Amino acid sequence: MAAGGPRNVLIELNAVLVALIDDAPKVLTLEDGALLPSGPFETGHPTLQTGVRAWVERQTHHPLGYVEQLYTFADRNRAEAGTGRRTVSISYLGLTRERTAQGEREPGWQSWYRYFPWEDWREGMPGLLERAILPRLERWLAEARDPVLKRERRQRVEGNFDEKSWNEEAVLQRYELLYEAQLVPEAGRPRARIADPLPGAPMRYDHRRILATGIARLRAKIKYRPVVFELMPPDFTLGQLQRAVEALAGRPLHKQNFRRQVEQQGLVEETGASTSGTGGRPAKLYRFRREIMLERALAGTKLPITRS
Amino acid sequence: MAAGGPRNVLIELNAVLVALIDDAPKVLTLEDGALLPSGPFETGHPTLQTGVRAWVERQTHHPLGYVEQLYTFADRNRAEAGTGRRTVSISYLGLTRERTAQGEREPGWQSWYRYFPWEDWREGMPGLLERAILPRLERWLAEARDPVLKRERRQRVEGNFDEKSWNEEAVLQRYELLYEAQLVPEAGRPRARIADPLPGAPMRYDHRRILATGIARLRAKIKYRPVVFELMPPDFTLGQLQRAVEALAGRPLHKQNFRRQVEQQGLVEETGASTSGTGGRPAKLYRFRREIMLERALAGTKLPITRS
DNA sequence: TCAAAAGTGTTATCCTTACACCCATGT
DNA sequence: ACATGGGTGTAAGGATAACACTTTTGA
Repeated sequence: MAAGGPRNVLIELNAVLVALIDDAPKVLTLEDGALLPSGPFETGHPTLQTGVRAWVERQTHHPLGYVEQLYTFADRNRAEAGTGRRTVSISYLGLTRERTAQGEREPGWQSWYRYFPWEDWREGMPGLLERAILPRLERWLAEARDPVLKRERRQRVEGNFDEKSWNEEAVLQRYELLYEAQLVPEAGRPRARIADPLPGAPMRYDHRRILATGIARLRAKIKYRPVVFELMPPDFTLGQLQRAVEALAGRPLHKQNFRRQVEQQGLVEETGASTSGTGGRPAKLYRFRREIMLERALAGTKLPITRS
Repeated sequence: MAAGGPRNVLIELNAVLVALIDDAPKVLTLEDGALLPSGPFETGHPTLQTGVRAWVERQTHHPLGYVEQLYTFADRNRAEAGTGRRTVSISYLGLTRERTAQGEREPGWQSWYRYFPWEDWREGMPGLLERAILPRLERWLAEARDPVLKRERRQRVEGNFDEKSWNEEAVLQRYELLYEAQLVPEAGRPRARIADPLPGAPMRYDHRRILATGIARLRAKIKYRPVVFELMPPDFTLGQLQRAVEALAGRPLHKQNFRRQVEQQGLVEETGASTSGTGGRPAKLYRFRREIMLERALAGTKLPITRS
């Protein structure tokens, strides 16, 4: 079988490490936001999971609430291209609790909407979509001479970027479309940088792609698994919980429906206490019912669809 | 950090390759059903996807309709334990079309219910659940002395194996529970084989676990992506389509509701022809509308829940 | 003429969505 | 008193689940 066999292969780990800080979804980055944490897998560990956990917890000094594998790449790219050494990079999504009131912000936590500003619909459709993105995609359509290709491109743009058909889970597809249309800096060959890139900070290598994968996975997951709670403090109000889900999903939720669903699914229970630090009437405090994870094969946090 | 650095690492591929043959969901196996196809990744290929495609198509001589990564393991197990060589195994789910009327059956295709007989609820709850599995799990509960542990086990068993809470997607959780309860042969240490294993054929290494992952993924996927069509012939009747989905989901569907949903979602279109080989009234033939994959970010095949 | 599968019309129920409103606190 | 967020009742609409029935063929 061709040039197979053992070789110098490097196993690299990448982490999309998420925390909620002041109602903003943040990811841990290095190098002034240009990189996700990554490093070699320490072959001493018995399993990948334990290796990832140990490595991430050393980087962040936070216990890791939840870890999930995202994707494995083994593509020939990166610096190693010529060296005959192959890199397999295995990426993970991790959720952690960030103590917020600490005053001093830890560095490296960046809002993920810095990288994907078009993904934040909490205040309605972001202006830059209409202003900067859709016109550029329109131009990309126009570039296609072949009518079949043009039609295909139009359908993809409409299916992924239109206000009506907006699906907050399609983070990766949207990024890939922008990449293909050469609208993000990462798409340029080393020399030929993109002339006038879109708003949204780039990252080195394929790290923004990995981040998109992580966001997409998390947005999908919160709908059928109670993972939000890994990002919440032990006690929280329903308003806080709603804002957390909104921050992740990138869109506003309907208050009453959200509450009804959370309560009727038995996801939370009252602590008995309430808090008065919220600016209005004091809110009851709740905590996550951990038992639920055993009780049912799938416990979900459904997201009602509409505004305010 | 620690014992890291480049080492002799072997990249291995595993494939869960699925086809539908005579309304049975089949997987390609080797060694008389004891192994999934697996082999080294040929480092010549530019990307993993192309490597997998090439490798699988050489094994099966069938074009591969759909490929998706399942999971990556790098655990210290297998034969290489002492050799200092590490194996990273990357598993894939692949869907292919098997020409059925060929008369001569290709070898190696096994019904996946051979490995997971308790997962087939098309004719109602399988008798062996009540007869063989639930009593064993009951005994496993009884073994727990610690009341907390006992309660936890009970909740997991009830959440995953009960008739009422049965969730056909939880294939992996159920297998893992049986593994933990030492009811499958794979759970035994090399010497000490399980005394009286459950019905359901075992596989070598962790291959049955990988298969469970693949089935679970596919069962989840058919609900929101039109992947069933990768397993269907170009033209098919709605009855065939329904039996295909039932075979994968492992449970019966409601005819009218199934049809309504398929049609109203615009997933298929009539070919104009009809077939008379079905034993009763001739059925209209349909084909998949491939355009739909571009039109919408998510196109789904919803599964109505009930019997007959 | 009967078995077998295709194909259709209609209803009850529940969940989703949405509107409108009241409550308790700090300033 | 009023702004702010917490908290609730209820109704409209749509999707889901279910029932019962007709149609068209082959044996």
